[in-house]
Amino acid sequence: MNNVTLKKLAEELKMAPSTVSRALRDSHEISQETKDRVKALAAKLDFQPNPHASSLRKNQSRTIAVIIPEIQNNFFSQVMNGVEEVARQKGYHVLIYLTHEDQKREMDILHLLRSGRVEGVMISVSNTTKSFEHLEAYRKEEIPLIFFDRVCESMEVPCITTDDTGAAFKATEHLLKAGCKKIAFLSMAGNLSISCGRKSGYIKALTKFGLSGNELVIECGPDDETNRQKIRELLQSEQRPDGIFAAVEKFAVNTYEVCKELEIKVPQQLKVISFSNLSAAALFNPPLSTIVQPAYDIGREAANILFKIIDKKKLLNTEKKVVIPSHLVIRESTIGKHYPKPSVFLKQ
Amino acid sequence: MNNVTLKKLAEELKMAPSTVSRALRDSHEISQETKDRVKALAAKLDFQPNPHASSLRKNQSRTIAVIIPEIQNNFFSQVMNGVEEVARQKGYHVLIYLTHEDQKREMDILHLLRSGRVEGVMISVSNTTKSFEHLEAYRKEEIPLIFFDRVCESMEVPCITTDDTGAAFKATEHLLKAGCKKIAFLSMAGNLSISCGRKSGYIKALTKFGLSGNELVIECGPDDETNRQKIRELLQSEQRPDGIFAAVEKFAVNTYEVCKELEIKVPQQLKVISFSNLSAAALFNPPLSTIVQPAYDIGREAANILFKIIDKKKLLNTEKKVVIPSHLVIRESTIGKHYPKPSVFLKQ
DNA sequence: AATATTTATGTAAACTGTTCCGAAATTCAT
DNA sequence: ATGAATTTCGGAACAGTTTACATAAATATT
Repeated sequence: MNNVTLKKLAEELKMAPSTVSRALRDSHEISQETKDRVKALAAKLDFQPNPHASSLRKNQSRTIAVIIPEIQNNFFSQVMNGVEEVARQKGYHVLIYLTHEDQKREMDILHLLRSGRVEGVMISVSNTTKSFEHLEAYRKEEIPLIFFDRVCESMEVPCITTDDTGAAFKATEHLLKAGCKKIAFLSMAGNLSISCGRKSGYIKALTKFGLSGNELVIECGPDDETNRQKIRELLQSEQRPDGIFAAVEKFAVNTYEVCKELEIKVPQQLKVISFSNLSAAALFNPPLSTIVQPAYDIGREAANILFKIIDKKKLLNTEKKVVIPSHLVIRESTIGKHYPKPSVFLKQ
Repeated sequence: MNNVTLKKLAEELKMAPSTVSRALRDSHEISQETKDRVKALAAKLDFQPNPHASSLRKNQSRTIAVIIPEIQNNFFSQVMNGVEEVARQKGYHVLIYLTHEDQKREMDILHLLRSGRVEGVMISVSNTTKSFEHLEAYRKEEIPLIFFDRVCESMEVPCITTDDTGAAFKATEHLLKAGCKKIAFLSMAGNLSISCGRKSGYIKALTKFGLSGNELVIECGPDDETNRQKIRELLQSEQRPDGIFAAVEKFAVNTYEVCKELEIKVPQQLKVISFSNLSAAALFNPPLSTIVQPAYDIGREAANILFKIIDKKKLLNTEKKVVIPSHLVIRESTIGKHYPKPSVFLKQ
């Protein structure tokens, strides 16, 4: 630990600590000569102000927290990338916390953060989160809070999301136009807005194509084998679908695994599309059509808005609920009669 | 911000702050009755001790930092997962910093951390890092430091790695046994131990099979298009290889992209193997043979050792240089005459 | 020249929890 | 009962930085 403190600097320079403090921060009320002397010695001794003392005094930690369900997920790691970038430019530090989709952990983490350790929190709530008291309680602490992707709409808190409903609608519509008659939706458990949004986009599209009542929703979860079992049953049942729309990447992977196992041909016998930020989706067999979320931008935008709140700037109305569009990347897994073969090399 | 402080508690209870402090930490020199009264009120008012005051006085922040080149990478995100898990159990917080493979950023970050903000640092050094003065300087601060995966061997610092040389040897040997005569190695730039280790494993295997002098090393980097261009040239050249060994996942993806573009058949015309922690590698076309690194375990182990140092426990000699083996997962991308067809469903 | 203003620096308090030292109060041993 | 030891708690210093206020000197104003 660097143990040269401001006081020692002051002693060495025969000045008051306040003078040193001000000189280092280029206060106008310090003469250039003094500033130069102070800075020279500070540089020489590699003085680093103690962040805890500073945080205590100023009541600001220059730190934010990001709470996400998991990090082994391209979406969330891209978000982290965006957040870190913005925070770094701002001179802020980023604490990372993982809930592993567990409400209890989420509550514990939020509780930990109710003490001035961070100046703001960005959270994508766990899908097992049923009640929002812990979030409400946190908001009452008046520490800036932002939701991204997995939001809690009932709360008066800025949200950065993508257009889940619209994107799901487009994905389903795409499957229908490709010739699917019976589409299963692999849904994420929980009652999050994101789950509901995607499901409702799916249902809307079915309705538009006169297939209302034909919904086929399978709830999948964190365990791969359980998911595979459910998908296996689905694909071996009487009501075997000819299209699958996976709400998250993981379920599409499970679907591919089962298809391989059961030797079901994609897209001939089954078309598959999924929300996914996996860049390698283009290399799958067959290349997987995806709805790509603007994860990096969501991270950046969320961080920018969080810092605006931290800096007590007034938010524009458009910044309270930000929706950044996702886009469809069509690849072979959904190629059908109405679509031509895509060019051989489709980026992303 | 929760503004109930220890002093206010003390005032309310008509006690001295010191008594309250001790009662909350279950000091033996406080009567049970007093402890109960203090804790009851603390719970009622949801008192959270100010972490900065505590850190300042005790000179410990209960925070560690993880510095990695990037987070959009399965290896590093799995490492983070392991680290977070251990830290959480220890009651520590985790700061994350990304260098984006840039030595300057790495230096800046390390400089930031020379001030007691964290109690320890775990780093996987950037591949553009040529000099290690910033790391040496940091070590001199006597803040616990740990290297993982991308280490700097010349320094007297604990390292947690995988057996890069051995794993690369096995991968190359596997290609050779599968019938490859000319194997190209897509190397990561820089002079890191990890690059050298993998390259030397590759060369060792060639030598063992009487192919010394036939090395074909292509340096790849962060830019996809540049990499594809290099691979394209390689695969269209006179000395076109029949096997490619990618030092990192990204380069294997680039290779697949070029193969698709040039309509080169894997594994018939070209066998491909890569270091990779991508679980979806099994779904590639064709399924990609990989060397899977024990990323989660590396993260856990590195964190455990870091905490041992923080707690000033003596390290065993075996804990100073920990090597956790990687394992080969053979899939269709390297199937050749000496290998049978793998079972249809290979996990991972 | 006398007062007002500006400039440059020092003094001391504040931020909040921890801890050293000492003082009652209680218990124990003799 | 007396002294010693133990238990329980308070007082005050302390960690390092920032800042409101004060002070002194220098400059400006009338």
